[in-house]
Amino acid sequence: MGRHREFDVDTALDAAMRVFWRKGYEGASYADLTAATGVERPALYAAFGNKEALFRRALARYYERYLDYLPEALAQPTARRVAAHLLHGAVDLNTRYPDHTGCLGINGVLAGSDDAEPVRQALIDARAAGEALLRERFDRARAEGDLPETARSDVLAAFLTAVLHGMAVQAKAGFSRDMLMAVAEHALSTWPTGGSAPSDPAS
Amino acid sequence: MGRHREFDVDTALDAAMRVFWRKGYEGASYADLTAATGVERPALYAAFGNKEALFRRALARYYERYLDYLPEALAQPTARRVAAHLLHGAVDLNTRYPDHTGCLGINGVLAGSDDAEPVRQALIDARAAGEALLRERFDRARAEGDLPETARSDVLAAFLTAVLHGMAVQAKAGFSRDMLMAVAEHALSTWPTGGSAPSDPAS
DNA sequence: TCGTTACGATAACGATCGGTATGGAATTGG
DNA sequence: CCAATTCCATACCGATCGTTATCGTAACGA
Repeated sequence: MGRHREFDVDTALDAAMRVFWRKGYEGASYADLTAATGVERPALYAAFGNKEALFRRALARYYERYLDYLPEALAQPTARRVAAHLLHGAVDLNTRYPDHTGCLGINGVLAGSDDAEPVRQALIDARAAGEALLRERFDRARAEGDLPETARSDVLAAFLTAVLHGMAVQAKAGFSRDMLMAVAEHALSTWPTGGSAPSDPAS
Repeated sequence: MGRHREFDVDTALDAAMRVFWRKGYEGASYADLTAATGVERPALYAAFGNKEALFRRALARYYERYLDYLPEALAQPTARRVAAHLLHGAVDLNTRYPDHTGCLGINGVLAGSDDAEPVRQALIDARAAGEALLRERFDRARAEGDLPETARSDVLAAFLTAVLHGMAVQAKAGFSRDMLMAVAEHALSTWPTGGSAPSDPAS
């Protein structure tokens, strides 16, 4: 009894998910959502509840649809291959779609609405500037012999900032200082040695 | 001629910076800013311009005031000590103030307004759940001998997720796939070996 | 065919957003 | 002491936010 829904719920959810992926939670307005889904506002409310519920549904769908490499990775036979599968899967996902860079779970609150774009760009620029300083410093280090000739300073700088930003996210999630310090120590444990200067175990 | 300003601009800027640190750019409303600074809205506009200009000033102040370990690190004699100083400085900053966890530059757009808190918490929980899965997987790996007895599965899981999230941030900043892959490879280069199983160079 | 049901579309709700016009008070230079 | 100037405070601006009431109508079971 009663009329049936005209739009496909799954299709609409996919479209909504892509909006959240691109603009984040607060950055995605209902104007964006209705435009992307082709579904009017009250119909979205009827089908999904409020905005938060819609976002949670979209997040769940993201996990099962795009984070499928996570259970794949966990099924790998060795820990190293688990890590490798995870890292490569993340690289792939982060760069597969040119207009959905990064990961919904992070962009979800790292991205913002459209008119916050200049601010976001300023932050990105500041980041890039810091990373460039690091890269130049590592270039000098290689020239001075305390990095091996084969070391890639751009990779080292990118790796370091990746760990730094990952730690910042973790701190926001409530990680203890000890845990963060252990993460930092592990990151250091991979530091290349073998230049003309001896490896340096200090602090 | 004319009356002088009653409030101290630097003090107000510090207070505003702390608000942005906690709530992000869009999450910080003028209601928050006036409450924190004790300065009325028109006075903030007169002193700093609009919200974006105020944020940029706050960001600059954050760099010179709290990211002072960055030039310190760059002045270290070896690349490894540069990295160490940077990592430890970041750990310190991220955990020094209980109510300003993380880094302004990342929270700046990773945090949001107060009523987005449940969504943020859902994301944090999802992240923690994934990390717990990783930790359990590494526990099993140690039991099976493909991780050394001394390996700390919690640290490995935290390190991996830190790199993953750092890469996601970098992808949002426009990093190339090759660069991200190089970062991933470097992160893998530090993977502990020495369990009963041989090290596994695959994939 | 008829009554019921739930649809889709429009428009409006109160609240809050960033940003400003308006006065009255206060402090300055002359 | 006066006039000019700049302050602070209140109140309001239009726009947009998430959310919902209203309403005509299309699709169902009987």
